[in-house]
Amino acid sequence: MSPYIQLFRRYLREQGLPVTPQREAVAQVIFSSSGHLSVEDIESALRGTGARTGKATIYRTVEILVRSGLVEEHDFGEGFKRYEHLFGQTPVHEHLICANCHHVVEFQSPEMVRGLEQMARTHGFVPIRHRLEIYGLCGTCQAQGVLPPDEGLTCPVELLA
Amino acid sequence: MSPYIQLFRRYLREQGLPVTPQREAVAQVIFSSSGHLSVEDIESALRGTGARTGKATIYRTVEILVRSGLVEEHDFGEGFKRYEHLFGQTPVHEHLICANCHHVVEFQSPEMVRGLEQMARTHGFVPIRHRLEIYGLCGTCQAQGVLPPDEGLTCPVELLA
DNA sequence: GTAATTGCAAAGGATTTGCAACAGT
DNA sequence: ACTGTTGCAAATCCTTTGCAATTAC
Repeated sequence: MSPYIQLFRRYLREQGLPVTPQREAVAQVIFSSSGHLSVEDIESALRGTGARTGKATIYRTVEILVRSGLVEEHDFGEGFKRYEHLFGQTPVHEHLICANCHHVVEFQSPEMVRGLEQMARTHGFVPIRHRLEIYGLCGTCQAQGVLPPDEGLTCPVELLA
Repeated sequence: MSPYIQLFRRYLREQGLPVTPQREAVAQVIFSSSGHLSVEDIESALRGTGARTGKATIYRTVEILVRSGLVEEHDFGEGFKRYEHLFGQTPVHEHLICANCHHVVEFQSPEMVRGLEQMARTHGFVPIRHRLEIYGLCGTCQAQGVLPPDEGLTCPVELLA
C-alpha cells in the first residue's frame, strides 16, 4: 500500500471532506501504477481487488485527486481522459506519444518550459499550465514498417495562397 | 466567397470524391472565419445563410477537410473539437488560451518546434505532429481581477516524497 | 445508370447528475 | 444527528452510424 495515501487523506481533511474507503481505493490504484490510467483501467483494477466501486464514484474521486495536485489529468485525443500520479517523477514533464501503438515516453525540458512561460508573458498572459505532447512513431512501430499518415493535398497550401 | 474553395475542390477530385454544395458550404464557413470553430458554430453559421445542412454532414466534411491538410482540428479540452483553416497564417503555430474566457492567441516559435522534434528523435521517435498549448489568464481577465485556480495541497509533494 | 452523399433518427461512448440509502465526522 | 458520499440508473453531450431517398459524375 502506497505511503502517499497519507497525503491524500491530509488533503481531504484540509478540505473538510470525508475520508472514505472508496476514495482511498481509487487513490491506491492510481498511486500504485506507473502508467496513465483511464477510468476503465481504474475500474477493472478495483474489480480485481474485490472492491466494488461505482463508476460515478471513480469519476468524482479523480476530480478531487486532480484538484489536490497529486494526480494529473491527460487527454491524449483518444476520446477519454487518463490519470497519472506525480510521485517519483519530475512534477513538470512532457509526453511523447506513439501515434500508432500509443506507447508513452515522458521527458523533461526545463528550457522549453521557461521558453513557453516567457512566451505567455510576452502576450500579456499569466501562465498557469501547459500541454506539450509530441506524436510520432516509436522505434518498435518503425521497425514493424508502420508509416506516417498521408499528407493531404499534393501541392502545399503555401504555393497557392 | 473564399478563393480557397478551389483548393478543396481540387482535393476532392484528386480523391475521386463528389464535389457537393454541402461540402462547399462547410468549407466556405471555415475558410471565411479567422477563429476556431466548433461544429455547432459551423452549424449556426450555415443556418444563417439559409443553407440547411445536417450535422452528420458537417462532421463528415470536416473530417475530409482535415485529411486534405487545409484545416486543422483542435481539442482545447472543452469536450468538443474546434476547426481552423490554415490560410494566411504560419502553417505551424501554437496556441495561448485564456483559462477563464477561452480567448485564443496564436504564436509561432520555430526554435521550440526544432527543439521538440530533436527531443522526439533523441527518444527514437519519428516526429509527426505536436500539440503545444499554454493556458493562462489573458490581460483582460487579469484586469477584471480573475485569479488563477487553487494550487491543491498546502505542502508541496516534493517535500514529503 | 452507378456509386457516393445526404439527412434523419437511432446508436454509441464518455461523463454527469438526481436521488434514496448509507457512512463519516 | 448532520452533512456529505455512494451507487444505480437515467440523462447529457459530442460524435458516429444505418438506411432510404437523392445527387454527382
